[in-house]
Amino acid sequence: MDQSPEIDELELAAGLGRVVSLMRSLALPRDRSMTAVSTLATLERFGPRRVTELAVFEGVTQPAMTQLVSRLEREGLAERGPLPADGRAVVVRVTTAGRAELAGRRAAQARDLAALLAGLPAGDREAIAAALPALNRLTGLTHGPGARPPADPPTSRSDG
Amino acid sequence: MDQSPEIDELELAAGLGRVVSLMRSLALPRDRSMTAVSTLATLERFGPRRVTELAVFEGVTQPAMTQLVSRLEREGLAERGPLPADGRAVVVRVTTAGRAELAGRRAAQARDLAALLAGLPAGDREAIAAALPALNRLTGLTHGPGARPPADPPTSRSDG
DNA sequence: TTCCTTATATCAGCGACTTGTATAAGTTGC
DNA sequence: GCAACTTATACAAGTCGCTGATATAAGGAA
Repeated sequence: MDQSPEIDELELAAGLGRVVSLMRSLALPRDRSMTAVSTLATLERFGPRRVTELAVFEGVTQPAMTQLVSRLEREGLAERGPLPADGRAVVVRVTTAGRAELAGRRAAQARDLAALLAGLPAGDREAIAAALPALNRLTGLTHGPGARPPADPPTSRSDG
Repeated sequence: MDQSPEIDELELAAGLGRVVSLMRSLALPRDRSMTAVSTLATLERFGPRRVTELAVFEGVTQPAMTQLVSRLEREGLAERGPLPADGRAVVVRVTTAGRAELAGRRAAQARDLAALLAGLPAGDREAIAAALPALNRLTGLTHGPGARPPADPPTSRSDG
């Protein structure tokens, strides 16, 4: 059956907006800025990136990202490294501590989410679980056509 | 009874975290604070609320919410009104202009989302569409057990 | 080298949040 | 009906993270 005209983007935008509010209320990143958490997650997911790329992707200015990276570095959550191919640039990487921070944060959110999910009918949980891979692909798309890895320096990826 | 192995909350937390990043990058609310947008959406969805309730729900302090409501009121997006049942309290309502602001913001996000969704396989779009009602119920749960409407003043709800 | 572009860092300023406190209204006890 | 306490919102001072403008350093072209 050809159900709906596929999808109502307006409703999706509203729904995802509420998801944002929900995630904000869980594991409140009041101790750490939203952009900081998001940037760490981006680095974890997509690997080392340059400052400017991070700034564009996170929707902040380059000075803001420089400042943020300095903060993250000071706290040991990320680190700067040189980019052999370009002496002007630096690559930012998430550290082990940074990954641990992300993991801990997600664990806290997961606990709260589990409690909420328990209040949903099984069918809803299944629908959410079924949509998760699709959502991951959706969120991955923003990197696809507009940004490619900056020639990751530590990995021995002999690609050309 | 073992909980449902149905869903991996950790993975869900990570996935929803990426959704947050995505929505942040779309329709960047750089002109208006995240909390402002979220608060307007909350008012639109759940109706008039008191300042303190809004503060708790949005995860900010009460003074911050007072400040925010003043800002919203100054820009005509929300308005304060008295609460007949309690002279100390005020109820905050979203105005027509506030709803328009939300609608416009969602329309912009919807446009971007549509472009992204076009890059997904049809099955992914269907999965997301199918999960949307479940996500809406999930995000609605946070209001359920902890907060009830503060006796909405303008509506003629002959409550019982 | 000289000029231009690119990438990051620094500086000044502002906006949105925090804690602490003040004012006003409701509630209880006598 | 007044005193004391609680509750709800508003105000004040301070901090943090952002923006815009600008400086410094490195790569590329002539």
